Order: sequence, then structure tokens, then C-alpha cells
Amino acid sequence: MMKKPKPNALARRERQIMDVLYKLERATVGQVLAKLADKPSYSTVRAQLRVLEEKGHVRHEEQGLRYVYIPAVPRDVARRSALRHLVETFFEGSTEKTVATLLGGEISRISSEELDRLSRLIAKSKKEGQP
Amino acid sequence: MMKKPKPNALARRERQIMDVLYKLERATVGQVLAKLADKPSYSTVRAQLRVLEEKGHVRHEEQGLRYVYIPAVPRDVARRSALRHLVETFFEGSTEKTVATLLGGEISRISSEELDRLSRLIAKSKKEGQP
DNA sequence: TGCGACGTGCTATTTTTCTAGCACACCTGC
DNA sequence: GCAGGTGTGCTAGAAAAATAGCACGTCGCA
Repeated sequence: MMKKPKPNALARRERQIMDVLYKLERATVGQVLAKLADKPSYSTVRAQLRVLEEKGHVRHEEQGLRYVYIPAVPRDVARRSALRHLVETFFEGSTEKTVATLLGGEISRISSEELDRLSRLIAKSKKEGQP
Repeated sequence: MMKKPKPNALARRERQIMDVLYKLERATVGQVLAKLADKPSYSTVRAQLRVLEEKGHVRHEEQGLRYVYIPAVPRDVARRSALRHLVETFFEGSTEKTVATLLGGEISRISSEELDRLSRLIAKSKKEGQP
């Protein structure tokens, strides 16, 4: 018997906070608060963090006096599923389209070196893909 | 006089619905309902869609009798910002890392042809990037 | 033409989220 | 040892979101 019926989806503020947490990897209440554009009260953030913890989305460690909150599922795992979901809903599941958009929209931001590394990566994928 | 004070962020179900809408591009209440894993009532979806419309996130067209709902901001625009946000929060803003993960996680799903096309795309970006 | 299926407009109610406040514990410097 | 800051535990109330139900209109067709 599962204890958690998976109320997976997060509410508005909850997600905001999770995003901050993923961006920072680990953060105190204060740090989270600092990142929130619409500055709710300290109490609010704290409370929210508490429910997130109850729901199992974050855990905390005690650092000296204060708490440091950490996403329960590590970034690189969360990453993947976030990415998958996005590719699914916006790009019809096509990795290719996604990469294309990624490159297309930000051209100026990508350095030549990065592009080189990506080429190599692709070459590698190709080799591994069809042995 | 602004009618919209920017309550931008969506709630849980609202986002679920938007995702369906983006996946389908346009959909009737029934179609949306069909895609929702936890089958709320027809009324519920309808009501939700109505508030989404009020908030300006979707609009509807009348198709014969029924309504067809359509995201207010077109997919390719929404795409970009979703992608940007994701890259920001999970990949420290690095396009490269994002692409790497994209390729890494799904190797088996990408065909050799796709990889080829991507190589070409990268080559092209490179050329354009430094004329 | 009158029945059933389908679809919409509202509205009422319940749940969940969000918010803030108060009280207590702990350190730190006087 | 005690005032002042910082941080946490709770708890309560307001606000927003989610859900369901009812009434009515329109179509197709036996």
C-alpha cells in the first residue's frame, strides 16, 4: 500500500520555490526569499517550504542554527524529466526540433567552442547509437 | 486602464490544461478532458478553461456548436520562453549543457539522420555566429 | 414533434494554497 | 545575566483554485 497517492503537481508558489531551489541547489529561507520577485513574507516562504517538505519535494539539513533546504530529487534527475516533459508538450517529442530551437534562438550566446564541443558530442552519439 | 494586473503564473490544474492545449494546438473540452490523467468532471475542465480565458491565456473559436480552445500565445513563442526558463533554472543558462543532456538521455531515440541534420545545423550556427 | 444526447452558462461548495502573526529558543556582545 | 537580533514551531484566517450540479438551448431523428 502506497502511502503517497502522488499528488505530484505543484502549486504556483510551490513551483516558484522549487525553481529557486534548483537554481541554487541548496538554500536557506532567506536566500529563497531574496530570489522571489514579489517578496512574500519570511513566514510565508518558511511555511511553504514546510509543506514542500511534507509532500516530500524537499528536505532540509541544519547548518549551524538555520536550515538549508535541498530538493529531494537531485537536480540532474529533475532536469531530465523536466526536459522530457517540455520536449513532449512543446516539440512533439522531437529532440531534433528542440535542439534546433535551442540553437536558433540564442545564436549569439553560443561560442564557437561550445559549438565544437557539441559537434563532437553528436559524432559520439552517432557512433554509440549504431554500433 | 489595464485590465490585466498580471497574475501571470498558473495554478496546478491550469497548467495541466495549458500543456494539453499546447500539445494539441487546439482542442475541445472533451479532448482536453481525455488527456487528463485523473479525469476531473467535464464541468471542471470547462470552468477552468473559462478562467484561463478570462486571464487571457486562451481564447476560443466556435466550431459548429462547440468551442475549440486555443492558447493565446502561439506555441512557437511559448516554446521559446519555456525553454529559456528551463535552461535558466536547471542548466545554469548553458545551452551546451542542455543539448548535452538532451542527447545523452535519449540516445536510442535519435536517428542517425537526425544527428546528421543537427551537425549541419551546428555548422550553420557556427558560420553565422562569426561572419 | 418530442426524446435523448450533447454542449454551454451560471452558481454554489469544498479544498488547497497562501499569507501573516505570535511565542519560544539560541546565540552574541555588553 | 540580559537586551537584541535571528531563526524556528505553530496556528489561524483570507484568498484562490478546483470541483460538481442544475437549467436551458440546439440538433438529429424515430
